[in-house]
Amino acid sequence: MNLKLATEIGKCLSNQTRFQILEWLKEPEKNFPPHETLKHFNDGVCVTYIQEKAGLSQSTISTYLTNMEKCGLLISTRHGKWSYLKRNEEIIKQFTDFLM
Amino acid sequence: MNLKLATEIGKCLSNQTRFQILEWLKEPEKNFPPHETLKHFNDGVCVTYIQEKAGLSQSTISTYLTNMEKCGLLISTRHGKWSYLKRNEEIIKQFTDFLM
DNA sequence: TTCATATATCGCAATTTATAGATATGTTTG
DNA sequence: CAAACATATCTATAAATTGCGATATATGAA
Repeated sequence: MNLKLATEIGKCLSNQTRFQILEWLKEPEKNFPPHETLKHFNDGVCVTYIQEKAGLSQSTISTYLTNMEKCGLLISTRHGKWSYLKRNEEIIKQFTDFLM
Repeated sequence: MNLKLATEIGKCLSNQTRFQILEWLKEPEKNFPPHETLKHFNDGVCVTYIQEKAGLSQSTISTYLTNMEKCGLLISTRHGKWSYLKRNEEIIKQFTDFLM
């Protein structure tokens, strides 16, 4: 972790919706319905479910998630036409270690 | 800790200078000269020293520090005409616990 | 009380971010 | 292949943030 990356992560955490998404993804099974096709949450939650729960437009949420992935906060996995997002606990740990 | 406060803290961490200040204040004695009047760092570092090290204007740094204090990241103590700033480790801990 | 120093606040122009709609790309299904 | 669906990117506008100089306030010293 370095100052520049930590600040990029800080930018993601400076918006209530983005922070909220990260909180929701702590416990996907409590915050999202199980996916119709995939029955598990191994790779997290798909963009549409996150978008619907957040209540913002598709393009806005897609941009948020892309940015969160770019700075390492989220890990994205494609399964067919869906992109699944989950927390990257490793970089979150690095970030908090850097801060403390 | 709650989402709103955590996001306010995130805003402070979204700027490289503010994040840097927080890092510097981890070890005041390594990053700042001892204060002419006060000989210790018990209450942190005065505004002017932080301002000079950051290289931004007095008004900018004063605003930064005020915001960082408002969301609890810093603790401010007056000694005569100087304001000393130090990290609030307790709220930083609460923030990282909330994030993880 | 007046001066000098330290910090805080105000007002502003420039830059960045938020958010949406339109459109493009990618993927499965019929 | 065409249609349908999921996601990503582009463009544009409104809102927020950055950072400064000017000014105000607070405090100790003369």
